[in-house]
Amino acid sequence: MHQSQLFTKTRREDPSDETSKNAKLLIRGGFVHKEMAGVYDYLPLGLRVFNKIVGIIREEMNAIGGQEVVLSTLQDPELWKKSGRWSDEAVDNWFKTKLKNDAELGLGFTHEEPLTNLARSHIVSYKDLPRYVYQFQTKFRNELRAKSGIMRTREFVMKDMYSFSRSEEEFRQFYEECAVAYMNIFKRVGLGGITYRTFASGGSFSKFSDEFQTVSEAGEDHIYIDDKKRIAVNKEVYKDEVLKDLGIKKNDLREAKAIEVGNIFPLGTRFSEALGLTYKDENGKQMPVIMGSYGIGPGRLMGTVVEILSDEKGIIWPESIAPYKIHLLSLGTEKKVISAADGLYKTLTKAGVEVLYDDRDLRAGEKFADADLLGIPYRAVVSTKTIAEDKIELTERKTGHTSKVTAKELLSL
RNA sequence: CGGGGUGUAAUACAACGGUAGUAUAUCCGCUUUGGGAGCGGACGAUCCGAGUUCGAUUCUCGGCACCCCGACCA
Repeated sequence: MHQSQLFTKTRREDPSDETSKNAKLLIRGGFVHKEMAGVYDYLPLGLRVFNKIVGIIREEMNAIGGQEVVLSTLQDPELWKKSGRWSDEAVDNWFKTKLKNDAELGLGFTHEEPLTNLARSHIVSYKDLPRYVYQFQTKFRNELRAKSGIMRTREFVMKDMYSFSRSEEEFRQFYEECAVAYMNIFKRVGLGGITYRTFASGGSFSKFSDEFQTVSEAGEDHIYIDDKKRIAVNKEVYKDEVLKDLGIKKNDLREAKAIEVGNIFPLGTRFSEALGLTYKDENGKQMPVIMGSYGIGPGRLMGTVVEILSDEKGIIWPESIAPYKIHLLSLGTEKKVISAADGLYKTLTKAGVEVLYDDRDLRAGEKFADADLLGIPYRAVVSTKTIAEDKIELTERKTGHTSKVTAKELLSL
């Protein structure tokens, strides 16, 4: 991509209406645009990051047997009445709308009801189980207060997976496999090591759930971490009997603020019974399906990465989710510099390397500042100096380490 | 939803009730060219609606929006 042709521009100053680091940096870099409180657009660079995160999640979900679907956003109230979740008293963050004939509709904030109902057409026998279905789908939640930039918004894409199993054991086995897959995801996007599986309340779903919490001062949750066991407990269930059940000692715990980057829930038969999702077992007996649900918000994950991986100059994307791998800068207006940079861009692009090429007619300082802000892992500089040596100047964003490399070495990064 | 704060140009900020100004960005010209250059010129704004006043960006009321703290958070 030629940066001179990029749809977005960077900004020098922080937006005045944002305090969170993720929103400041992402807006300054032109990754996202704020439409209104709690509603953000993803722009070309931001969408590339977002899609890479989605790609990683998709790979991990497919690897444990997930099958991808996309359900509708518009929701039929009848299904939600059956589970007792239609009323505003039961769920206070509904966005509701109406058809022309005044019939009410909901905008989905999650999809247990429609997917359970849908599964009734396809899961009827023990031979049809287990099944794992997931989607990347836009959710709407009428939060009383949106905050923390792109971390807590009223409209957001969620990867939500639902498991359908025959027995508690079969469910539990998948639940644990999914927990492992989740940890893989967090590791792959650069949050390994500081993300903990965290015991938490199950809300109105179940007795408990497991959250995945990334330690950060920007977090809204308080957790207690057992570093030896590499697990944590959410403050909301931090009680003596819970710790005892988990076999955790109070003195082994340290408190930390954390961002909830994922959550998995055992649903039991809460929805299968409410909506009539049953199967016939080997003996012809009608049984309720055992369910679970598993959520990750790719946008929140992106915001979390920015909170954790950035410095005073800008973002530091891990290579796995960076919008581009190499940021190629040409310095100066000399013809031989321009043609050398043009040639290098073509070579890299042809070899399949993702390159953002800063071909703009700007001074060096401005290009460097933008490169630091955008946070692409490798910065390759072509200038009069580098041409004289027949090398390219390569700087790693993460470490700031600079070296002189040949075009061939750049290709094999 | 309770409490507090703020709405001025694309962005960030000024302006005693009396000609809306500065910086950045953008455009033009000249000089400059490895860490956000200099000079000259240009474009461009008071959230909406009432009220008070000779006169309102400024004061009052209502609305809307945004931010912060709390509550809430499948």
